[in-house]
Amino acid sequence: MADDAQDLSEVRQEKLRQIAALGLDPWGHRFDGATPIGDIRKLPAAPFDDAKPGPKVRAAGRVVRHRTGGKLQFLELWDQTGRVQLMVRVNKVSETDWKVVNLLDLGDLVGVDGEFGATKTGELTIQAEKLTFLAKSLEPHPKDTYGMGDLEYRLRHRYLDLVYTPDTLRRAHQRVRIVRTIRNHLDGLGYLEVETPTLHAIAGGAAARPFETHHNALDIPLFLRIALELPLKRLLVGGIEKVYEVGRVFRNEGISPRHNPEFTMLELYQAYGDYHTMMDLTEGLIVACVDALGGGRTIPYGEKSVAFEPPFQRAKYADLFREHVGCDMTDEVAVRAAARAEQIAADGKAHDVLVQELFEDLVEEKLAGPVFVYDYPASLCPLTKRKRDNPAVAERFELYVHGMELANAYTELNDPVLQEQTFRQQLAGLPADESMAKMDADFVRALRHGMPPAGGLGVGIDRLVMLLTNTPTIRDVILFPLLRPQG
RNA sequence: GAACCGGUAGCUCAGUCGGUAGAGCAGCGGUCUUUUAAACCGCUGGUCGUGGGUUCGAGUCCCACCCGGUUCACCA
Repeated sequence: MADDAQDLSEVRQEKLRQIAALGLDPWGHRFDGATPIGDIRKLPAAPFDDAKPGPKVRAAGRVVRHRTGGKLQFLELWDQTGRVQLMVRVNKVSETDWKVVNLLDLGDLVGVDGEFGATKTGELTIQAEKLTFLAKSLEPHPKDTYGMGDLEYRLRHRYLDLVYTPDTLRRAHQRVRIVRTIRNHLDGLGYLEVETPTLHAIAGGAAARPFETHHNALDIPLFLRIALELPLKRLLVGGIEKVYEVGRVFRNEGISPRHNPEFTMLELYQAYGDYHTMMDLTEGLIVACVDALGGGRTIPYGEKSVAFEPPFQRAKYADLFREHVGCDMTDEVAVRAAARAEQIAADGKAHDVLVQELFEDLVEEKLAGPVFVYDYPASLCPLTKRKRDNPAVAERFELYVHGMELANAYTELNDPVLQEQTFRQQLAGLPADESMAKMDADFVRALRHGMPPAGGLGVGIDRLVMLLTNTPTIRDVILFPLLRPQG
């Protein structure tokens, strides 16, 4: 296997030597003025006719097919905007260029100057007049249209995947379009984009285990952030009334089709708003993203589809619970019985934890959505303001689509005394590094200086992109998902 | 972290009951000036994930480990 790979790359190494022997640089140089292949293909293409030459074009890209043969050869040239056929005829190019054509391997990068037109069969084609060798590929590429079947192979060779799997490049573009739409939308609403630290002394704002590192000069442990929340709320205290960040967060947890250890979150905060403000904003934001992709508001997702047509459905957590679990979420005896029926271990668990587990097991999967689920059990939400008429309920919503949580928002807790208290309560039950509420005295101090009442929103960008681009695994909306390193 | 499924040529894959390791494409050598996954003739290419074990004989059976996938668990 290693021998064979060596054989194939040795053949390429030998061709490299032959290219060099022709006086050409196998690693190429600056090549200006190429037109994207996608643009070339839009030019009028008449059948080749020496009496009426077509437009002269220059293109650059990767050789992805090569139909060899006698004195006429066809190649296909790929760039990120498309593919075009090259036709090379022995009497239309220099002797050197003809030798080069016969040395080309799949994967080599070349520039071409020639005449654009159509062959007898109507295939859009550049008839080469001059070739410029730009770079050698020393490794064999997968045979175009065959290769790239194996997910691990695609992930470990993403640079090939981008070339040979059109969806991979398409999704990369769609992801950028979504993120750009989010920024434009929020900028248009007067939000200020900021960048806050990735290295935290206390990894707060979410329930997750952090990655740990160490700062040498200060000789202190530091954690990669697991959320953007706490620094952004400090900015609310500082008078930045509308603020957002799109940033990478890191959670030292398992990997799955929906989880990568580093992923991208949008968090935003708006002073003097609340969770209803956030609901309206979320709806507008997501519809803007859907519209930006230009595929209509009903989007396929696997076998299903989702209609992102506002207004989205809104449903109370307690009502959904009653509907799907069959009892009142405040009825401790009934909840315990329901948990037992679902084979959820109830021992030692707080009532609200059982409620949430039942909700996850029995309700979430039924939420085709998009649906805003609102008013959560308060003890699950240590950073959220309670309802003014019912302290057992927190002003929080999550947006669900096909059982997936797309967004999470709440009316921010700005009472420093209550905040300190909920931090301490959460700490009691869970290991410190897993608690949602790690005691962050500096954050409490910030609140003590007065944070305006506010609404806040978090959106998992990767999952949003998955849903909007019909991608079943997070690995394909992240260009380089984490894999165990391989020699 | 657990269970299950998978790993065979550069790529995609077959390999029956344990009996000489296969195909297509790629590659190499030919023929060919309008091909379209070009075609045709010939050839090369393998530590069957790794290491042990059983056996006269292991890609195939057993054990351990490595890598990936899926489902759990945790979460977004």
